[in-house]
Amino acid sequence: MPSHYPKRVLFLDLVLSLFRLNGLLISEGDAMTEKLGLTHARWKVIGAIALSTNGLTVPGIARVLGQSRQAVQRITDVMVEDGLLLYSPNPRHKRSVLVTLSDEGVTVYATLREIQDPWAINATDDIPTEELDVALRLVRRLIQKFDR
Amino acid sequence: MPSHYPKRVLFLDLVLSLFRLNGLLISEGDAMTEKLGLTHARWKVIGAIALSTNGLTVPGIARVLGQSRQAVQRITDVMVEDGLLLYSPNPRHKRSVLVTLSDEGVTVYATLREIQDPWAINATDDIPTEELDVALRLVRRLIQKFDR
DNA sequence: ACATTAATGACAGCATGCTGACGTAAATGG
DNA sequence: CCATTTACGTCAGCATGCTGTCATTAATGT
Repeated sequence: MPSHYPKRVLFLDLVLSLFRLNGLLISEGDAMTEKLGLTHARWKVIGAIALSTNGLTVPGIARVLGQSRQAVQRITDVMVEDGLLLYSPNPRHKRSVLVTLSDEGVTVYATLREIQDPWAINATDDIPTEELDVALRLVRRLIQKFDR
Repeated sequence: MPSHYPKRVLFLDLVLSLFRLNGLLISEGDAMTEKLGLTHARWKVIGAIALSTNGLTVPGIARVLGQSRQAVQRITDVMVEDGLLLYSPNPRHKRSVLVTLSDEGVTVYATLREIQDPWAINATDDIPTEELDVALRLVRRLIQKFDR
């Protein structure tokens, strides 16, 4: 029946559902990383760094995650204290250091992957690849539209 | 190229994109409601109440929004003080009152709709209804999977 | 090279969210 | 009908996010 609605209503319905799903995904992630002592703020940062190729600065992480650099700075400061991250010199910028995973951070990320991968496989059990593909492309289009 | 990835990677990519989109949608909503003096915590509550048919209690709003009842209680308390909401007796529960829109709340919601509807139409300009439909059904399936 | 603009780090203040705990009212099961 | 369990309001403490501000460094344009 959703397809009988006007597109506008369909979209607003989608937006509300996305809010709900966002919260549930964060809960899922928190549950997965509970034993690792991570919170969603932290595994998002670790994930962003792990996926980067040339290293990331604090403002760089903020841009990837769509958050303020201040919020990220606070998290990374604590994570460095906790031994998950390291600040290392940035050859391309004197003041803005690169944030990298410490040995412990690498270990934690590896453990996270061991939990996350089966979770992802299980979650998409009964969902065709084509649907995921359509959804991802749609989401990316919306991101592009709303990002500045 | 996303379709060449394994489903698992496709899904994780989708999840990360959803986090990003979630933040952007909240920014969009905040920008739309800025003149109305609303924040995302507030327009979510107003939207939930406006969409309900039989009235909602504080824990009821929390369940709809997927948040803790304490967080919702704090917001509704302030919104009642600010004249946006009213607490009215609940015929089905002596202690747990119903949260309703005040006259001002109704006006604010109407104004919000006047801004929101054109926004939704514009946002989906170049997106086929079928894709929205696929995405909505997918999101709902994921919600069902992760909710409890 | 210099002046201007942008980016960054640091700090403050505030809004929102969570969990935990407690007492009380409501719902449930025997 | 009573005992037990669940739901709710409330308060406290804490984590996370935002904006604003300011000084300093980096990047840019002329």
